[in-house]
Amino acid sequence: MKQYNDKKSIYKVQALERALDILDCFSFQDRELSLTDMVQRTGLNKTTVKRLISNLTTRGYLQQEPQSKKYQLGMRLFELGGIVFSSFSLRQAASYPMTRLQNEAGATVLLGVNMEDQLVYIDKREGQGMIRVSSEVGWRRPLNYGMLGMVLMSSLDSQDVKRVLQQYPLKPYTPLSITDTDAFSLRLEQVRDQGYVVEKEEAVENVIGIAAPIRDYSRQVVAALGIALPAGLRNQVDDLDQIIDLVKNACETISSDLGYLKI
Amino acid sequence: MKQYNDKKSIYKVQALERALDILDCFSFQDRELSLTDMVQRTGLNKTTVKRLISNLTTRGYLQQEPQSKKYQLGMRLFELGGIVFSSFSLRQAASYPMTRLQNEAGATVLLGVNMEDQLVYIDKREGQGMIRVSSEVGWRRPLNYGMLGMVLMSSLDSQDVKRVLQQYPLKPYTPLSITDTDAFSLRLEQVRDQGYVVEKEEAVENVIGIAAPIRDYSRQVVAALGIALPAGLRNQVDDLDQIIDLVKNACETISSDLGYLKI
DNA sequence: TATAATTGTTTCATATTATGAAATTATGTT
DNA sequence: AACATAATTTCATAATATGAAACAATTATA
Repeated sequence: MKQYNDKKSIYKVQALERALDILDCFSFQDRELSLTDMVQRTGLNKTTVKRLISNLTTRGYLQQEPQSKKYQLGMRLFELGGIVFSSFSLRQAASYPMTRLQNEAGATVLLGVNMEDQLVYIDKREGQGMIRVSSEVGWRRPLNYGMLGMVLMSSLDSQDVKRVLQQYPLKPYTPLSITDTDAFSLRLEQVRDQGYVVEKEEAVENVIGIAAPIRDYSRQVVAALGIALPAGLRNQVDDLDQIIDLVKNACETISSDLGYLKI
Repeated sequence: MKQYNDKKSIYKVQALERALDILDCFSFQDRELSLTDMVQRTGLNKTTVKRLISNLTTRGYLQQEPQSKKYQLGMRLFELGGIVFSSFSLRQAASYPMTRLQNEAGATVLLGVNMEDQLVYIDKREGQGMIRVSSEVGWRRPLNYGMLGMVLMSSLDSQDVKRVLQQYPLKPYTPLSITDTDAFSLRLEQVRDQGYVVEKEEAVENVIGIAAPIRDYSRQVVAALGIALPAGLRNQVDDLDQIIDLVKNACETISSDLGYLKI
């Protein structure tokens, strides 16, 4: 059993520490434990263990096999673990496909996620002669901003969309920006249906954006990846459809790396 | 935020409930939260939240971004989530390959895992005219028993092997059973090297067993899958090597379904 | 650069809350 | 049926979580 005494902070909450000690009893080898198993392993009082595991069970951190009365780790831990997994693997999974996309399309590549109803840039690739994005990695924007915003919002249900638009009203970033709520919602529907977005000078003048969603094993949209092209000329690739395919392919590669299954 | 009040048990540990309330603040959308974020969302006192998250952080359930001082869910949740994932996905992932293996080889198929140093049968496929396994799903055996036991033990390190053999000494189940500890350890090494085991009447007379390990994304051996053939005649397939390939393929299919990457 | 405002950290007296011994009930074994 | 083992519940007590307030650090604003 692991020792955490080295890193100890001055703050201790006995009850919590003990609950975590109980969770620590479980492992790949020990997937099922009875009450007395846990009493023996932790050295705690029977009643204490019973009280803590009852609590952990009602909260989904443990679950009980009704027949054997034994306990195993619960679905809530799977859910929380999934969140951790998706965040630390996303950037890694996206790294190479982003660089490749930058080279193939010869344009700036952006990766963003939805954090607390805001668009947050996670990573980017920009090169000489390419469009410079005003936002640095880590910066936040309204969730309705630009190509990444539209992709991320297209996965929300209508009440969430409504809430976001109330908190961050649509702004005319450029003359071509959509500012009407209904029109915007219609656009989101379109994006959801076709699986990508082509945004022409709606966020930044003279810039066209093409973006698509990235999903993980849970099939949820966890990020949006897009590229920013100069509105006038095209760089290496002339056909817009070809670039759309490049973006979609990159997103599919990353998604499948995150455990997303196409069928 | 979810409500757990419906399922409430008479047992409550305030400190633990509050700590779990804090973890509940995090989601796919909200991956990074500051102390005050959590104070606002939970409605708890600042000091209380601070104390609880310090505790959760030292135990790896949260981690802090040093620059922003914001918190995110920690690696321990990923580990625990992985355990849950592996247990509820194993049986599902194994289901079809087991049925297929039963048909192709025309023999009884067994799936087992290591639980608390014991071999536990998770699932099986047996048909008419096939060998009947005396053990039902859920039954336990010493970890050194038969083909599945050997595969599972071959992934343990030498001190774990020693401990298991001390607790469950080798028994002469048949005249051909290995009862010498050193000979057994040598056998395990062999199994580990070749990636499968062929066991001839060592557990049950007139039964040959062929088994191989199943691994998951963490590369750990999480289960063993094997088939039991009559020692005398062979059914549909005559060549032993051919059956070995069938077993190995089934294990590889399941492993890759669990996220195991060959390279 | 000074000042205000926000956010994070620490202290400590107090009462709330977790605690565990023991009794009770349930379940499994001989 | 009698025994043994495991799970659940009760309750008086003391140990422990608590939160107000003071302090420190960081960030925003003038």
